[in-house]
Amino acid sequence: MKRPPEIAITRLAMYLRLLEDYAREKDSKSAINSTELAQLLDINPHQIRKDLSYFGKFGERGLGYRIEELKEKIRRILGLDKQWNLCICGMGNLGSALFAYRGFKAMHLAVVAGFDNDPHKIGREYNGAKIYRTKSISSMVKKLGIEMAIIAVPASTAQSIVDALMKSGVRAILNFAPVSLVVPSNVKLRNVDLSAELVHLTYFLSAPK
Amino acid sequence: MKRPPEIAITRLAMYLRLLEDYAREKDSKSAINSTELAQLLDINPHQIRKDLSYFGKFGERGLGYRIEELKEKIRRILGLDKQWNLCICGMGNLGSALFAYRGFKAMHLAVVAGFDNDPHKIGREYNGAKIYRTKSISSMVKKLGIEMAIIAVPASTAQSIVDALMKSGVRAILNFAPVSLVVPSNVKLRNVDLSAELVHLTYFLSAPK
DNA sequence: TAATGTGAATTTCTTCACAGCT
DNA sequence: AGCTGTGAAGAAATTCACATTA
Repeated sequence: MKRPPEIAITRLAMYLRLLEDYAREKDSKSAINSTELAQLLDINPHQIRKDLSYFGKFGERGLGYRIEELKEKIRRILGLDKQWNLCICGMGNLGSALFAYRGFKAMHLAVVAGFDNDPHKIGREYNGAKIYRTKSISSMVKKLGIEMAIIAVPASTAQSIVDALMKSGVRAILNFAPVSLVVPSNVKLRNVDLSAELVHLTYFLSAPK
Repeated sequence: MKRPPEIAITRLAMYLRLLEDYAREKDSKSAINSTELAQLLDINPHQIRKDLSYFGKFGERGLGYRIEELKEKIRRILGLDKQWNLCICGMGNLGSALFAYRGFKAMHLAVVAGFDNDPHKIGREYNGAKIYRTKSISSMVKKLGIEMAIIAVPASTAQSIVDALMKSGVRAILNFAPVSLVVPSNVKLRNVDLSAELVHLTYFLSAPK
């Protein structure tokens, strides 16, 4: 039972989502085995068992995994058994779209603030979350208990926003800005790089043959 | 000179972006070596050289890489030396944000159509690209020469949209819907999974110590 | 001299095979 | 009998070390 590879976390999130969909729609059997699960996800059953084994024993030999129990356990592993407060920095097209995104609640994430410098946007409210001026990041992070942030500002200002968040104690960042950000080693940074994803497609399409 | 790992393509996209930024802002030296480049990206210089070596020899010993030349060569490797036509399926918050995103042009990607079923949205136009009804995917893909598609519809309808795109000859898909899609093996599918990314953060934050 | 390009070593991740439970 | 959990094998990716070339 060694340290899980980072990518196993991504797969656990996939397993959880599948189990939730599966439990919702089926004339639900209450258990599922790794082979079935693997077929639904188009991966290898050994991968699933190995991924789970990093965190303990969740199945029953001869039967498989009890769905409700497995969901619960994966949620706990992933830290989805409590609510997290989130802010979105940058209220451009993407930031605004995320601000209005209804899918956070299902993950127990609460968007509690947005930040921007545009006076037309400041003060606007959505679902109980307000947009504040960028200067107030530090005070609002503390006041609202913000633990995670999404960066949706232009590349040129992203690092300064991140620095402000770090100073305020935020330790987890999801970055959409097309730039390599620097964070201390005790902070988790994940990048979503739209242009890199699209480049995979152009690379594939232009490959010989 | 073996087959490059998939993730090397992501890194090539990073190298290219950095070189573009670097060339733009600097009192530009005309060459850069792998050590400098690596420092700017916070990675290992061997990684850069290895990634490039999958595609040929681009540097000069004793000097490093000529920036303009390297940019040009990476662009060609990645298929960014021609224009690609792109459509966006689903004009919700995210799809609309992408539809209005100005960053595509820098990558030689042209958003030439959007698709949605909402009568209020159909016919709207942005930067020369119109929104069409979902039913017309097949005809518009052919008419406009669409080669790549972004999926920004709800999970429940994503597969049927993908099926329509496949029938129309689209062979590259970037999927934002939180669902595992099935495509033929000659089609490239990349997934951007917002919830999986956020889960990495909650996992990290809730990890003991 | 300086920095690339690349086999080899190392590390990480995936897949396998089967012992061990239920 | 059936399926998990896991050590071991295998594959893949990263890092190293150095011969090589300008």
